[in-house]
Amino acid sequence: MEENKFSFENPVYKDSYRHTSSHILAQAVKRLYPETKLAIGPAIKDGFYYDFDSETVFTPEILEEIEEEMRKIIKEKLPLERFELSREDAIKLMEEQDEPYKVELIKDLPEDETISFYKQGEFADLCAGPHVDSTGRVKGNAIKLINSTGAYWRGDSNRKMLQRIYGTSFPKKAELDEHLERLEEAKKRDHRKLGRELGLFMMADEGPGFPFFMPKGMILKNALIEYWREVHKRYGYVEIQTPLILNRDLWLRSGHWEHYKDNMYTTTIDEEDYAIKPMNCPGSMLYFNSEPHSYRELPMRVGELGIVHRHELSGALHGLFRVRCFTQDDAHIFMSWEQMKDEIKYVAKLFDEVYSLFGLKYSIELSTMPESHIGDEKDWRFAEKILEEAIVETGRSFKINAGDGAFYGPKLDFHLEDSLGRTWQCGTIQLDMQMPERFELEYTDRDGEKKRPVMIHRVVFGSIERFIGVITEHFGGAFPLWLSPVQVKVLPITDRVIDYAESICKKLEAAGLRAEVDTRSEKIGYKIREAQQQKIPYMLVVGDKEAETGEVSVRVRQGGDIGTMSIYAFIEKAQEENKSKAIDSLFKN
RNA sequence: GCUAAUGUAGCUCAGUCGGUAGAGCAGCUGAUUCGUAAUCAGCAGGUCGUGUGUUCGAGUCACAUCAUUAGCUCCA
Repeated sequence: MEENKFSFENPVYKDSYRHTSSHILAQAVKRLYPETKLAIGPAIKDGFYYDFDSETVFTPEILEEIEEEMRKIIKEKLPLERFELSREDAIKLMEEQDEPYKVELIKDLPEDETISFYKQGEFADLCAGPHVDSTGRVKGNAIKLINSTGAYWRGDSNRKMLQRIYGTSFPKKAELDEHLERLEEAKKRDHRKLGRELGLFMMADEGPGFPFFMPKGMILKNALIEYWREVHKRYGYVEIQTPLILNRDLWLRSGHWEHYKDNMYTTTIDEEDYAIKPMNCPGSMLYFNSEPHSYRELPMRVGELGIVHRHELSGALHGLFRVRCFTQDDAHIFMSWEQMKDEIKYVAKLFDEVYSLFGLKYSIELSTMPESHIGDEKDWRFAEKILEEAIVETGRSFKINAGDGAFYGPKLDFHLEDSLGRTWQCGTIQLDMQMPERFELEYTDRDGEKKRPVMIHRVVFGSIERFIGVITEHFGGAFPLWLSPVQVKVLPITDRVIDYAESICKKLEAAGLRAEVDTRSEKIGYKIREAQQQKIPYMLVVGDKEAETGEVSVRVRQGGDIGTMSIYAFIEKAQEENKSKAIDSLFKN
């Protein structure tokens, strides 16, 4: 236990260490640029940051200077001393030091809060702590400033934009190096880079935020859709398609016009206002309302791969993760009040099956009523309770994300964790009692009474585009066989065996595998290199020997040459792997 | 949208003090017919994101604009 005290395995120590690092950063900035005003500087997941208000733009060169000054402060081994002040004295001290942001922070603290400061040398900062006992505790060669960016004061886009310096620190240089290597690895897996290299998708200045899917990307997308249809059929869903453009009256009725208009693309046709759909729900409800329904049909699970357009802020766009046009693997479930909880659990079961297939771990957040919402608070709290109970009953844990629900209802958000430990929000289950009211949905119950159903809005992938981005990085572009755009590449060693290679390729295609032949007059090493770079799961090397015996020499992308086998044996194994949708695309014996 | 940075060939990048563009890879052509991650040679490829300005002269300087990147805000 004792030896753990000064280790990052102890979360309190890790936090203190990073927090002290951020104070050292602030002290260094104040020494070099005394006119700088301090905002806040906490420890975060992978390091720390500090927000500053300064006329000087913190360029990479200046960051290096600051880093040098930080090392000096570390060498000075300044002890950190805690002291407490009364509210008045605290405000007075910060006013004397001309720190308006700190004054604001103190004024906003609750009346009875203890106001503490930490002092190291000439530098004192408002801080609840804890900290390590000396600046000398921090390892000088394991601290690094990463970058400097803008950040709003108190996260409020109406307030001043400050400069945020991000940094990280570790107890050992080796750990810092390891961390930086992980960042490099993430860069190599960036889906924007891989998307271009693997020919999956592209972006054009002519349509910022509107992705183009290229032939190989379409194969991947279609494979996902085919799988999606299979799962949803099995879980009792039907599929519909509703129009991309619908008139203003509909969006007024749904509340989108009032709550979501800034994000909507609108147009005028024959002097009538229309909007391109940002969500699929209103269309789905028009379908539900097109005929009377019986309680026997519920829960009615209506899926739609809906293409939606949302005018996201230009600065928010990011590869396939954040786009302005995307395909939601949507579904709306209409059900009775009694069916709610079981249906939520059933949806969660489907989610679990889908995410497990990709080897993606996930965590769940419950997002509750936002400020801008429709409907009674009573209904909201009830819906939140149902979601919570459902998730607890499935034996999963969750976190509350207060005030982050959709404007029409609370939701469970599923955050996927990829192979590098990063998380992405993809799936969501939203419980909605408002839209059925607005659209006057009804069904006839057992007793002959007309009743109002409730609905679930849910997406598993979230957006197929975002999901493709996530799995591209998760797999580093080396997709499992069933998702690989080219599954098998046949590589003839000499031009003499091109005919044989073509015949192999035809057999593969006839067996339902996606195969190509590299017919160029290049050396085998060159062809292999390219197929490897394209992350093609299987390479079949064929030369005079194989042509004679009717075999293929099999190379797998992860493990290299695994020897020769008959083409039929290969096809059988590949088909099996394709069908099982295995993640590990190595032949197992 | 905000703060900062970036934008030169399909990709990755060089281009000094302002004197109208250069490499590697990819592509094409030819030669080579080769056994598990790059064969050799030649050719072709660019209104330097776009516009305006300063200047005898702009890839280089200024302003505007578009896009991208890092983050903030927002979100599937």
